[in-house]
Amino acid sequence: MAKHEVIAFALADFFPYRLAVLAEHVSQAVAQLYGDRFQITRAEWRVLAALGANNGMAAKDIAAYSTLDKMQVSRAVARLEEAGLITRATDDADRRAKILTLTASGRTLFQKIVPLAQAREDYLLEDLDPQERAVLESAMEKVLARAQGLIERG
Amino acid sequence: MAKHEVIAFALADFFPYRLAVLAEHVSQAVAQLYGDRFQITRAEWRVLAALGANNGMAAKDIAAYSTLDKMQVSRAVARLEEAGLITRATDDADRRAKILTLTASGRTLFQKIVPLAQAREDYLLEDLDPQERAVLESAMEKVLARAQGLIERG
DNA sequence: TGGGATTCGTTGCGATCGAGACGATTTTGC
DNA sequence: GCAAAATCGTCTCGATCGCAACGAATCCCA
Repeated sequence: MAKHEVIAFALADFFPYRLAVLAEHVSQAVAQLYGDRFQITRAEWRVLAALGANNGMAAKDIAAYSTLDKMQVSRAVARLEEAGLITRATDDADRRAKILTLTASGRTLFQKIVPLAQAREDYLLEDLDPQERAVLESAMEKVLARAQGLIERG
Repeated sequence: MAKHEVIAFALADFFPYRLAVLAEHVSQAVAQLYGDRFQITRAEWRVLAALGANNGMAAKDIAAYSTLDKMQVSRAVARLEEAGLITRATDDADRRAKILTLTASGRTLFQKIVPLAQAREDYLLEDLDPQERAVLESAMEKVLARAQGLIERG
């Protein structure tokens, strides 16, 4: 029986939807820091973070480090250079590549943002005890691995 | 001492970054279903899901239900109507509003997508045991509440 | 009841974005 | 060595997006 079951589907209970909404809100909450106060975009923030951790990377390494594609990196880099926060120099070892380096003011900006970002991260996670954080972290890794598998296999 | 501490900041350990990457990949994995096979965007899928759960909603209620803003709904609705999947009718009780209804083929499409989406959701979560799922769910709610608070308060 | 404020949904415009083509360079394979 | 293929980063072009303004309808309240 029940040949024509009513399909029950609640968007509010659908994990991918909930995850997208959560990520969007968290992203917006963090973007207030660097967006409202320093007029930089999310991609630019990621490039700053990449160079802050490892100054002198090539654009393609920044893309890998930051999960941005080469186009996003290229455009973010153009804006950051325009703003005087980074400099671009041709790599002598591979003259297709451009080595990117934080300027003094780029480094200063990065060092201003980092503690704010970390404070916001701490605040967001404040309701979770260590065990919950550990489960959340491992769950995110597991789901990510599955999602990547799906994307690769089509 | 340590007046000039070296700032250590790893993007890969930054929760908002990891969440954004995860959500992006999960979203892409699910969008393969309705995107590649039925040429539907994420906003359009959400509108379908809203009407699938509650046919005959006004556009503004769809926005609330689906966490889309009115413009995204308006544009998604225009495309879905163009594709013959929904119809638009002025609400007699409030002639500013438009009542949106799935057509037969809209409902058919929705009923085709739902099991595929649920299967993909199940697959994504397959590595998590019930306890992990419960912690993940509650953690997502707690973090979302904090993020919304930050956004409201600026 | 009437006039200003608000809400609903759409649209115009400028900014932004992604896919693909491109020049320049390097790597690969024979 | 050298031609073909691959890689790096940029650019172009059409599509998409968000902001703000808008017309129409309704609500508010004096």
